[in-house]
Amino acid sequence: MSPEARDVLVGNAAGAAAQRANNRLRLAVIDRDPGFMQVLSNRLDALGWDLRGLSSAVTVDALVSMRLNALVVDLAVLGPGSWEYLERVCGRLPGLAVIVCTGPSSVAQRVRGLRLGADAWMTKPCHAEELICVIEAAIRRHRRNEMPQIEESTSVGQITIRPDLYQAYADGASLELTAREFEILHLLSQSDRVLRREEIYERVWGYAMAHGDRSVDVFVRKLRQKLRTASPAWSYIHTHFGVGYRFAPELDGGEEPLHEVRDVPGDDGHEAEFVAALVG
Amino acid sequence: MSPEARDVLVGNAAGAAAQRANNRLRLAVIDRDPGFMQVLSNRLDALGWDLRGLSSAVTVDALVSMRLNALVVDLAVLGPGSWEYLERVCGRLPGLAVIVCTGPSSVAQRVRGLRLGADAWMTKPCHAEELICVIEAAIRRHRRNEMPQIEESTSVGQITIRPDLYQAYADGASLELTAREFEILHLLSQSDRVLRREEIYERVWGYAMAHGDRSVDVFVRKLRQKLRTASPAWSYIHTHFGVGYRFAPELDGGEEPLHEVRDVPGDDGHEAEFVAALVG
DNA sequence: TTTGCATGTGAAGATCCTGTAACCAGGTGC
DNA sequence: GCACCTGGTTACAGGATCTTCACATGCAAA
Repeated sequence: MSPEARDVLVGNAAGAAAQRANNRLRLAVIDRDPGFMQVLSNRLDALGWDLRGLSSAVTVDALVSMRLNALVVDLAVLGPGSWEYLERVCGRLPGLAVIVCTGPSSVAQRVRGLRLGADAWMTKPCHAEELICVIEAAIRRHRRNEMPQIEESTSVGQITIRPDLYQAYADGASLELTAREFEILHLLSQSDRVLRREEIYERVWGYAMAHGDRSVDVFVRKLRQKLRTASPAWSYIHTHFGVGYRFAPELDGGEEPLHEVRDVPGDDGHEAEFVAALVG
Repeated sequence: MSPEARDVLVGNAAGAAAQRANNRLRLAVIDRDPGFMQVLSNRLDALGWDLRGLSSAVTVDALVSMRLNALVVDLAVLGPGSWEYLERVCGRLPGLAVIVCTGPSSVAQRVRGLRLGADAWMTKPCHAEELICVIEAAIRRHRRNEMPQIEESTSVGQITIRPDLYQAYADGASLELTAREFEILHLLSQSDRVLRREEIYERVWGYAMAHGDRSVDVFVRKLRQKLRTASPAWSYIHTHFGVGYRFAPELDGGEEPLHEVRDVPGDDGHEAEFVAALVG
């Protein structure tokens, strides 16, 4: 691996790419112009954003519960009390990117809006692409300063995955995963579906997998080994022959929760033998 | 070293922290319009900002050494290569607020500028007050996040960190940390998670880390040395191979006390019993 | 069942990462 | 000028990790 590629891995791919994949950007727009919303919606769909259209102001608490990355608002829709609303929203949600996108305005109005906490002011009519860029720029800045990314620890089966520590634990004991092992486990654990090797490789390594590369298999083996040691009664990573791997904590021998029954029976049989050996 | 001498040193040497200390926003403007600069200068003087006027592009390194909070640039002054310059600046100084303030432009140009990393785009002629608001909006989060770092002294393990004195102590005795050393220790001590080298560098030095730069490692070594001397029974900075460093005071030899593993032992314990019953 | 792939496994060598120390440059005080 | 300090760079060694390869095993189609 080239030094550059390695750098990309550590610097961006592992964190950013994987997260972006699962964490779509969430945006709400308070506006009543159907044409404007339509254009915006089309464009954002293509980008994979999660757009929420609102035809009038909602409570700050409602905004909080939407867990937005950004809010676009037309002050005209808010009517009187719009300044107070803006101030309340910006004050209450310092991590939210707020963009005012409204009709013609005076310098004084724009200054007021920005001083109240808005991140940008766009004047309608405006090009959707430009608005999106402005939103992106605002989010970018927020993200940058809001270090604590959404790195919540999650528990699946018997193990706990802690992105903040780059490590997984079972019963309080570290699995002693290496950085790459952890990245793969983390990626797998964030998705229910089967992931193709190429997909795993590309997301973790940051570039395309060479034909015939077995690295993913080898890492899955190491992961399984450490998982089995730490949590012997469970199986976590399942092979889908000819496809790839799927993460799902399952209690061996026990009736696994009814997922898609396209499971490979081999694994179950094998593990059943393992348990049987224990019992006998 | 006397407190006075230390203050002087800090004023000279440090990056972000020093800016916080004297609480003065530093702004550079690359523009050739004397009237524009005059108006801006008057207004910013009143606000107590530190304005630096530049009549042409300067090297990125020069910008780095200015320790800026924000940069306003007229693309017309840069001429050909302005896009590349913009990209270079934004890439190298992710913490810098970059505002393009230039004459009439197309949507495509504005989109391009914002995509390259600019935080905002103002079209000349514009009102100085509005421009200042836009700059403030771009800087806002950065500052707001750094301000509340109230200079509270904290004690971890056997050492006490005193941001107000730019020094750490063990058992009343100073560790004799240099400014950089202290900043790194301070940063690390404020976070429980693993910090990547790039992250540490960016937050302490104020700009992006060059590939292959080992400065962080070297400073960590110096820190460890001083920490070991002052508090031999503890280890504070832990290496996460392939990732970065994590701060956590731990007593050597003894099991470290705090591992807030947010497991849900209830279910796990139950399942374990279930299996045990099977096996037994 | 046999055959052709796909996947699991183990180990060795290549590669990368980190700790360490020595070194240089710029600044400061004497 | 000179000595000293601090920040930053570089080279090297040892260890940790990753990749690769050969071979064993498992799966599915014929």
